[in-house]
Amino acid sequence: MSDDDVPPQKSPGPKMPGKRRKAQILGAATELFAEAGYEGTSLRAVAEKCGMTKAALYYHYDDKEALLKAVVEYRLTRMIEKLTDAVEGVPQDDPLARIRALVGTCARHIDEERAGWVVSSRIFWSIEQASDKAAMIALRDQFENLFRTEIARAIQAGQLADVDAGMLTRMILSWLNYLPRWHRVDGPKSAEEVAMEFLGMTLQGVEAR
Amino acid sequence: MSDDDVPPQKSPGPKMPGKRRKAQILGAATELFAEAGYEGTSLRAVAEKCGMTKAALYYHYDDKEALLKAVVEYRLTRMIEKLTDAVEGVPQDDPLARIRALVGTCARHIDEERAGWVVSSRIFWSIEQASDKAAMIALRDQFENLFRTEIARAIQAGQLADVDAGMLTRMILSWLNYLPRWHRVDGPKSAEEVAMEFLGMTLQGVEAR
DNA sequence: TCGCCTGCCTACCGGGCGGTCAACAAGTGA
DNA sequence: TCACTTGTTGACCGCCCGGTAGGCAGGCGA
Repeated sequence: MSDDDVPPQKSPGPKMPGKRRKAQILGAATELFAEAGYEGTSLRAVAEKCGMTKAALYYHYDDKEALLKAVVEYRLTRMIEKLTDAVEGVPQDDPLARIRALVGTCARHIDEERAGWVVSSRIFWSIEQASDKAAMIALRDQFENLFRTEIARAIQAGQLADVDAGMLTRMILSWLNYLPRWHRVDGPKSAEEVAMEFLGMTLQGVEAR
Repeated sequence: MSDDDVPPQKSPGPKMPGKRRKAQILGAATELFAEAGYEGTSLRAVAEKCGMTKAALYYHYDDKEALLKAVVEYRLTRMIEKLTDAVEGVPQDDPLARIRALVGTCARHIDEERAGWVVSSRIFWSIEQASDKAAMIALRDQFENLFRTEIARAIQAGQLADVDAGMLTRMILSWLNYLPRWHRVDGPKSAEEVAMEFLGMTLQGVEAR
């Protein structure tokens, strides 16, 4: 019999600075949620992807739902930041150019953070009874309003026809949000190129004249 | 809606004709899958909604995945049937009218069988490793091709501008599939009205001229 | 040196999951 | 009457889930 006071672990835990750990967990959860869905992902799988134990997860996040909430809020916040930055560099008196900047930036961001965006955009209608839904809905509305205000401004300035701003916003956001469903990264066109092509068709119309 | 009658029988099962039972299970599963997702729905819940035991489910369907497959295939098949019927009544030399018929019918069907369509359209990218994916993909392609062929024909006939038929198809299907995410049944416009409005904007363009 | 906080581990819990099985009630046909 | 088919039940299985308890290693400040 071997001497054993306690099972002598070698050096199992890398012991990360904490902030990095939290970000690592967030990234792993994002990818797994995007692949298999929220219910289809186990916390054990998240932990394993991070090279740690499930119990350690609970040191950083309260529970599974808090993890989901963190994923969604992080991605939405980053998206809003990027869009705000993109639109700031374009003069206010050219709303059409601002819309182009929004659409292009949004498509690029969706493409770059595909997994995160897939999770975020799926959450709003799949988890109806989320406890802290209000915060997420507020972020989503903020995101949508970035588009809506520019579109409304373009209509008022006479650069767009007199259509329903809400309807046009929803149509544009529809094909933006739907992009990651069918667009392949190794395809002939980048997500941004596709989005700009869609925007061109939407602006000029496809009917022969 | 799905329950026909609850016979006042006591402990033993109602014992339905079989075909009806299968349809009842399909309906219950469709609604639950749409509400909570595939992984988030338990077979016990499906059984309870049908007023039977989980074990009895296995008499009608091999396993949970077979149930999901049945839901998707049933809804997709019905959609294809409806679209085929709708397009048959419109003369071939008016591809624009045929496109209008497709879009309107599709929107109406999505609205009427919202739960089923939500499940179906979510499946293609959430369940990557489905065993019998081929059959479902074939159905989806058949569905998409109904639109693509009419659009291509309209371009060839000179009724639509010389755009990429595949791109335009994807754009139209994007906002059609995205409809149930935000459209509310008690809203001011029906799903079909919204879709026709979107189609109008897409055809004529929204840019001021 | 001592005590404390951070970050992580092992071990465990109750419960719900998908799925199986033997049995049985009721209808049907010979 | 009896055998067979159809649809169903309750009891049960093993697994894995989200979540918890308690302890321990190491860095850090006093």
